[in-house]
Formats: sequence, structure tokens, C-alpha cells
Amino acid sequence: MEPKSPKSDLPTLEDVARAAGVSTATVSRTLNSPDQVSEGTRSRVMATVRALRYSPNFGARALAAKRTNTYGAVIPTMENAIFARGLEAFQKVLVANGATMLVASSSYDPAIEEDQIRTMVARGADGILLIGTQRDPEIYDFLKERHIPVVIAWTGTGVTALSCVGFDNEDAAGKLAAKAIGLGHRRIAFISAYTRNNDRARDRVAGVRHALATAGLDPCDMPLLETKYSIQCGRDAFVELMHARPRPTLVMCGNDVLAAGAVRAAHELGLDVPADVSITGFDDIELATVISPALTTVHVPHRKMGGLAAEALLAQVRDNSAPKQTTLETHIVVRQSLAPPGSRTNEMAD
Amino acid sequence: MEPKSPKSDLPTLEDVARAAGVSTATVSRTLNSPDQVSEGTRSRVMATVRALRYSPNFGARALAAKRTNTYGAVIPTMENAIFARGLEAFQKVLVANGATMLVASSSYDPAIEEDQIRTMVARGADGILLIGTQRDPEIYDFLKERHIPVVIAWTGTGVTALSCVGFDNEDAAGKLAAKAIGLGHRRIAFISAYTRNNDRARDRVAGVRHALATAGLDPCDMPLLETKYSIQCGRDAFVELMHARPRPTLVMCGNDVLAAGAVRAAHELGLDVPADVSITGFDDIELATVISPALTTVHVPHRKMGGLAAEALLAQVRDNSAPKQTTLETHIVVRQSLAPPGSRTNEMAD
DNA sequence: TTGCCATTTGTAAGCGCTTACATCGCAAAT
DNA sequence: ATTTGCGATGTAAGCGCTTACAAATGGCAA
Repeated sequence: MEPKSPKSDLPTLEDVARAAGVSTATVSRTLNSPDQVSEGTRSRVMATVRALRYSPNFGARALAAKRTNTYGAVIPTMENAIFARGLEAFQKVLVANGATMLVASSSYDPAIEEDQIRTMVARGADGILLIGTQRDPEIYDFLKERHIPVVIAWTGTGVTALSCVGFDNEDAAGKLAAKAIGLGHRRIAFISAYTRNNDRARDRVAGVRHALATAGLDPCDMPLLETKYSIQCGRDAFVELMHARPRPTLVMCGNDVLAAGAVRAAHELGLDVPADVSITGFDDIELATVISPALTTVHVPHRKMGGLAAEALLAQVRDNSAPKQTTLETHIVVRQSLAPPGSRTNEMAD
Repeated sequence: MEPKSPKSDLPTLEDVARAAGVSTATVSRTLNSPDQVSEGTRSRVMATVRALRYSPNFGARALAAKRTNTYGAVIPTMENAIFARGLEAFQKVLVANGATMLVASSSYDPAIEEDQIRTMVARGADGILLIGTQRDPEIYDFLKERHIPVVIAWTGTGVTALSCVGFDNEDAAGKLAAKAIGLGHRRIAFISAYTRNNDRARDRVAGVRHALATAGLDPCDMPLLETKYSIQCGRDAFVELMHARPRPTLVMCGNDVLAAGAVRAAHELGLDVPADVSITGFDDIELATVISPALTTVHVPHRKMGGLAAEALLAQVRDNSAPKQTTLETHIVVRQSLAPPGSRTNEMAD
């Protein structure tokens, strides 16, 4: 009897093999492809595995199999309900398929994002979830060179070589604007998240501009304020926009959080929503339903997007299938914050 | 046959060593403990690393070093702003220290949580973040046996052998209740998250009961409804509680989300908050500030908690330091939803 | 000069697992 | 009876890295 490793380490594949009276290959096979092992051997090995409370060593497995069963998600921030929702769904699907999720947030900073992506790859992620398409081409090359499957979420436009699960931000925003224009709004202002590194935000603005143009209005007349993602910022932006004379009859917001801030600001200014000014959001998170008036907004299927993204990624990795583009439908949710422009709009000034 | 193994042609440590004219050990050392290598060699090796765009293989490194630099977080759900906040902070500190975060959510299900914990360990997590203390002792044994450092967040009571970064849920809820009682409230009802597997929720209820008793009231008289974590559920619970006669003058809620639902229900019932009925929350998430009336609630330093949790874990792993218990302070945030019981409380019945 | 020590670098033994390939039985086919 | 084929199992070669230990080098006190 050879003495084993001096310290009481965890049982290894070899320990199991010895105890079960088979080779390590057989143990490995019963764990990874049970159908290649005969019924009898399989149950004997499994019993031993349980008896020894064996659990495969992650590093060794990753090294030998060149697979970690781990997927990375790089998102702007978890503190944004839309990403939290999507991530939760992404993670659920991963777990249901025996995989695990790595998460990193970039705070909307391209440099940090790039760093995080490289870290994910270095950590052996088998695939990566990214938000939006806009980023340095170099990082795409890096990913391609490393053969790391990628799925882009939150946008569906302009993606060809990669998988994506998104929706048409421009079209959705355009439709909401068109609806508002149909209600009689002509003086429309927009509060957007910073568009510099955010293709979704940019697309939404573009959609509204396009709707304006289609209705014969000049898109350049639309006051546009860009700001950070927070209720307070939405509030401040709204106050500033309300200084214009004549005032806008509608303030569209790039997301529900900014819209919530706008609604609050309106209250503070003594303006009634929607009688004095209409406000719209985008995303349809719970927040949109609890404020008063509740927000008319665009519903985005965040959970579905996250879930499908995981499936797309898994398919690429496990079945080595080709990238696939999926576009999801959005729809306008009509609540109380949008109404035809009211009569009090100008009289109440000052 | 050509093995289509994806990441096959990446440079290895050995490639770098050869190109730099040194041994693999030297390259490894330059990467992991640069101060053990002479200036000249170090720069030469680093240059080669950059030239070859070398990146260490994660599996090999984990196997040889028995470390992954990866930490797991097992939380109830990311769709809850309080956990999202905490996680974001946790992750940031990890990244700042060169580590990566694995995330799994349990949906408040102990069986799933246990599974996720085991998965994290199997995935080679160097440490794990857990929410609350209540779970099968067996899983704690498992963690101890595997020598996996753990940090418990969200509660600070009753933890001794493990690190924790939390606050006193019972005390905080008790103080808020005491304040309400001081304002004159006697008929207090409570809407709680399910307490069965949630020690935080249970502690909050206990705190209120304790305050009641201290004020000479019978804690058993307090109507208590347990429900799921959602605005809608808070709404339904509130409606049900309002059927009582005489009606409660204050409905305390175990968290802000339930409170937001309660406020909405009050509006629907034509009740003014706080004139007809007061409502309080717990957590102080943004939601508390955007609804009207804004919620009087307990502020919990979620981000700080997440950040400190990461530091506690890192300290245990890197410095092999002993578990440490940290208790954070909470404080009551006074807004508009709590006021002395009003005169209309009973008259409006019927 | 010699000896000793500190510093720098090299050698090589694993770490625990997967998997290509070899082997072995045994039933079906010839 | 011999051959063939195939499923089940074993053998052993790595996978790419870390690190204990050995070796080489050079400075300096004796």
C-alpha cells in the first residue's frame, strides 16, 4: 500500500477509480457521457462518487477539456432594473443548462468594458454576453481571434457576423413619437441618456427625429438634453427644458428612470401631467406603474431577451451552430402620462 | 482528423519562455511575483508577453495554483434593487483587486440556494457571498470542510464563526415602530415578505412586535400579512388589511416595494396617505422617493455592505485572516408617508 | 583567496482531468 | 470453427501552469 497524499485533500478521480475498481477513464466517462458506460459499471461508479463525496476539480477539468462551462456577461450596470432583469433571465437559462455566469459591469465606460471583456476571456469564459454593438473593432477582432462566441443584446440593428437578440430601438421610439404627433403634439422635447457610447440611446433619438420629419416637422427644432441615468438627472433636465417659451407640450424620455424624474419635476413646478405637459418613458419597468400619473412607455421584453441570449450562446458553443440574429417585438403601453396637448400649456407660464 | 478545438493556437508560457530566452519558471515569476525577477529580465519577458499577446490559460493556472481568483455571490434575485446595488458594489471591489465574480440567484428557494452554493464551490470559487444566515447546517459543514471562506451579508445577528457584514434588522424596524408609536399610532398592521426562509424579514417583524410590547401594547394584536416581493402583492395585502374595523392607522411594510404597492392601493381606495393612513417602508431604494407621498423608511447602506463584504472575503482568502463581524448603522429617513394618526381615519369607513 | 550568503534563474515534478488509441470479450456472420 | 464488428474498458499522453529545489552568479567579509 502506497501512502497517499500527505494531507487530507479532496478525493480525486483516481481515488474514485481505485475505490470502484475501474480506470480513471471509466469514471470520467460515467460522469461526462454516461451512455458510453454499461449500466452496471455506471451505478457502481456513481455509488462510489457519492460515497466519497467526490466533486471534479474545476481547474483540471478546464485544462483538459478546454471548456469551463462558464459564460460571461458584461453589462453597463446591475443597478439598472432593465439589465438586472435581463441578467436574471440569462442566468436562469444558463443554470438550467448546467452552466455558470460571470458578471462584470462597465459603468458605461468603453475602456472598462474592454478590460472586462478581456478579463472574461482570460477567465476562460466559453461565451460572452454584450450589450449594444458599439465598441472598438479591435475588441471584436480579439474575440474572433480567440474564437469566443458572443451574443449582443438590446439592439437588433447592424449586427451580422455575431449572434444578437434585440429589438429595434429606433423603430420603437419612432412609433411612440408618431403616436404623440397623432395626438396633436408639435413641440416635443427629448431627454436622453448620453448617446456618445450608447447606440441604444442614439437610436431612440433618431427614431423620434425620423417621426418628426415624417410628420413634416423639423427634427432640428427638437430640444434635446443628454444626461446621466438617474431620477435626479431626469428631474434637472426637465426643469431646464421647461424654461423654453413656448414650452414643449411633450417631453419624451429615453428611459423610464429619466421619465420618473421628469414627472417629479413637473409636480414640483406645479405642472399637471398630462394636462399641462405630457411625458413618455421607454422600457416599461415597474417604476413606470407606481408613479402618478403612470407612464405611457415602450414595453421591452427584457427577460425574454436575456433568456434567448443565453440560449443563443449555448447553441453556438455546444452545437457549434452559426450566429443567429433575433429581433423581438416591442409595443407601446398606454397609461396616463401622455394625452393630447392641453389648453393650459401656455396660460400658466410665469 | 483536425481537432477543431477552438482556443488551440494560443501562445503558451513555454512559447514566451522560448522567445524571451528564459525558462518557463522565470516567465511565471515575472507574471506572478515580479519582484523576484531582475529588472532586465522582467522587461524583456514583459515585452515578449506583449509581442505574443500572451494570456495565461485559466484552467492550467487554477490547477497548478489551486486558486481561481473568482468569488461567488449567491443571492435571492438580481431583480431586487437592494441586491443589485449590493452586488454591483461587491463586484467593483473584486475587480479593483483583480478578481472576478460569479453570480447565481436562488429565487428565495433554500434547495436552489444550496445547489448554487455547491455549484460555486465546484466552479472553484475562492470565497462566497451569502445573504442572511438561515440555511441547512449541512451546507455550512460542507463549506467548512472545503475550507471555503464565506461572508454573510444583510444581517449581523447571530453570526460568530463566519465573516459577516450586516445590520440589525430587528433593531432598525423596532426603532421605526417606536417612532410611529410616539406619534400616536396604536393600531399598526404589518405587511411582510414571507418569513419562512427569510431571517431578515422575520427580524423586522420581531422588531416591531418588540416595540409594541415595550409601549405596553399587545404584539399579538398586530395584523400581519406575509406575501411575495412585488408591488402588486403589497397592493393586495394592503387592501385586505383595510377591511378591518377599526382600520389600522399605520401599515408598516417589510420593504419599500411592498410599501409602494400599499401606497398605490391606498390611492385606489380613495384614502389619503398619511392623513387617512400612514405607511412605512424599509430599505430606502429610489422607489421610495418617486412615489407620492414619498416613503418614510429605514435607510440601509446596501452599497457599503456589498463593498465591505468583498473586502472581508478578500482579506480572508489573501491574508488568511480570521472571520470578522461588521455591523453597519441604519437610520430612519423621514419623508411624507408617516404622520400622526389623522382625524378622518374612522369617519370615512363605509 | 576562500567561504558564505543573497539573489537570480533553471529543472522538472506534479496539479487532476479528458480522450485518442489499444485491448478485450463476445455475439453475429461466414 | 474462424472471422468480423462493436460495445465496454484500460492505458497513458498530454493540457499549461506553479513551485520546491537545485544551480549558478556575484558581492563581500574573513
